[in-house]
Amino acid sequence: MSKPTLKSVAKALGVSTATISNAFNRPDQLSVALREKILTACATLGYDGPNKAAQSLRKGSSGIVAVILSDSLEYMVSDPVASQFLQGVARELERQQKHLLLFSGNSTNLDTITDFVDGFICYGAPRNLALIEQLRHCKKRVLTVDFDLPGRPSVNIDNEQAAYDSAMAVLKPDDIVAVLGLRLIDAPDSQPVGSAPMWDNQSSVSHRRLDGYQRAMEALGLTLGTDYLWHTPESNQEYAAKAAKAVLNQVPQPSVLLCMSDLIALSAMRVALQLGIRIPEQLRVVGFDGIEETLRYHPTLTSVWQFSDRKGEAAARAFQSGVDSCQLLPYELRLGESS
Amino acid sequence: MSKPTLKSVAKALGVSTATISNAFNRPDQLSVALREKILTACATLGYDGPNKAAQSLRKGSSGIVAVILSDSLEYMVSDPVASQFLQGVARELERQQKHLLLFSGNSTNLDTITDFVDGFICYGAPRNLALIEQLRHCKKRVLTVDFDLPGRPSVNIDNEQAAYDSAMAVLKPDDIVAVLGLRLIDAPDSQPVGSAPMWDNQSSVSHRRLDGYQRAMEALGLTLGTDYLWHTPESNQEYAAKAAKAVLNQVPQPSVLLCMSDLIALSAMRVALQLGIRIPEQLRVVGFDGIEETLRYHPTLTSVWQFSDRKGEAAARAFQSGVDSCQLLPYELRLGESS
DNA sequence: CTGTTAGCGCATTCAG
DNA sequence: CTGAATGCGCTAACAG
Repeated sequence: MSKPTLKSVAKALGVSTATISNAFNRPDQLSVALREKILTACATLGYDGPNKAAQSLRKGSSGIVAVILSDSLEYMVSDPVASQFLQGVARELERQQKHLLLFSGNSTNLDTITDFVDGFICYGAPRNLALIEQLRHCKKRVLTVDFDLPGRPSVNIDNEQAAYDSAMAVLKPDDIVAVLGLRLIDAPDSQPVGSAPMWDNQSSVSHRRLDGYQRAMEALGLTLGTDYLWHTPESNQEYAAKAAKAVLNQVPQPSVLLCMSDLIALSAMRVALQLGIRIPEQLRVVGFDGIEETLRYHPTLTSVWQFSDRKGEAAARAFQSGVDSCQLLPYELRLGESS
Repeated sequence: MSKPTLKSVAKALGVSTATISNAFNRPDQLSVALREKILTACATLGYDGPNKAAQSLRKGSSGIVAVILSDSLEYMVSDPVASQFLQGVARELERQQKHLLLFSGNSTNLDTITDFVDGFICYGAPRNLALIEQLRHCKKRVLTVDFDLPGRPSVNIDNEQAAYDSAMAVLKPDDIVAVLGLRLIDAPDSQPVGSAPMWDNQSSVSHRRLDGYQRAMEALGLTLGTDYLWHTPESNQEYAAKAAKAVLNQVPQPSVLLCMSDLIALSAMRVALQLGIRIPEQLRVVGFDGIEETLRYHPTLTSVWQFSDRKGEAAARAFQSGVDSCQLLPYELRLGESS
């Protein structure tokens, strides 16, 4: 026998299809006794409720929320900040009894899934720019995180202000400052930004952070020398180490490293210590993000904590709420031994 | 205007709905010229193909594959082995143009999504046992990884043999052996297994590994003392360190540590070095899994490499292929400085 | 409280 | 190559 359908059980029980439907979806539409009878009968028949696919076609909503990652799943899953975000989203979605569909940011076609999902939570601007265009015109609900799309709700922190705060907390009047940036230009390896054209200046959190660093430096009369601003294509150990090595071997040697992620900062500290540079005496280091690992490492890192798990929860909640506002989440500057 | 449907564009173009459908799904059913004309017309109309939800209802398949994680998403994304597996699955699914729905292993109801997906790839026995029961009777395709379900295809490595091999590679006749196990009993903290009842003896990879260790020890005439077999609830630093500390402070002190994951082994090595125990002179350590981090750490770890990313790819391929066999993937014993 | 009806958007016959 | 018809499984009106 094949799987029972609403119609087949209705016939088997001698009632109308609407009654079965109501038994599952609108308990107030029939007597408790009848409902009870129907439900137990369904259980023995092996019918466990209306077909969700048909339900979705009919109602126009499925209870599935797609999370679009900026990069490949590959990268995202290995990045502690993204993982934390995903955890938050998953936790809140579970609370809402919704499901999570992971969608890679370098996919090409949104419409392979739009019809299945209730909407999109978009974590960081997708690497594939065509996706952004599609998200713009998408009929479904779209919420962005860590970037903005005109007319769409979003969840962010104030990256510029946070970066400014963190820089102000460590900078001194005579500092030689270097910045280890993340995805500032379109280059596949670590390298000084130099005069390369900046990348999607508008939406990137990195550029907002750079703005903040620079505002702080201006406030103190400091300038960022050419070759003291480095680009890193990804937030990982290798790229960061390469950039850190280069920057720390320059003359004059930097006295402060402003890093656009904690992973970069940790890697830079390792390099510095290997080079015999003492932290914080000879070099102060600041990170960004706030990840657990910095608490286990010594010296502990001064950093902006942005609580990505809560950001994930907030995003999922805002998505669900239907509110169309752009909210700014709080962050926290935490001073560590590195400054 | 609302979103165009197959019917509405058919009317607009003055052809039948079947023709539009064929233009998208069965190119051989109409002339190239007409198809071309229809496709471009659709593009300008803003119709980007048949509604996937309706298509799924009609055809009974959606192109979405659910991956059921054994634990919460929370735990899974932070575990390098699980992450690697997920990466492999994602990579292969992307190749197949399929989508990935993440499903937590402690959810209760499979049927909230069965109707949406083409089936399930189940990574490790779900923590919630009710899910297993549902998977058993599920009409859709189910493929298990790292455990088996009667009548279902699976992807595994030979854990028993791999554990045996790794133990044989390091054990010497007069060794004092300790085992740092993973999820051997149902306890929320690290503790000696003692006489606690073993947990789901059948399906767990941990028990297969323990079997392998024990076979190797028997072969060498060694026995595993009470209190030298420890349970860890999760593969993480804290639980592992606690177990390692306890075990290494016992008298006589173990000369070999057989660890059921690389994360546990790394943590144990850190503890040992802190205690002033030299590796491998005073203590040899063996891990299991094969993760990148062990290559950066010194001493490098002797371990069984099981290439979880390839396992993920293999799982996704086997799922797609429709073959119902249970395949055993190769593993590789790699000797490091820890033995 | 219950049954009837009309779609949700589509794919597949089948006759032309 | 085309068009009409049927139903995938369900829900929301509406009438009783």
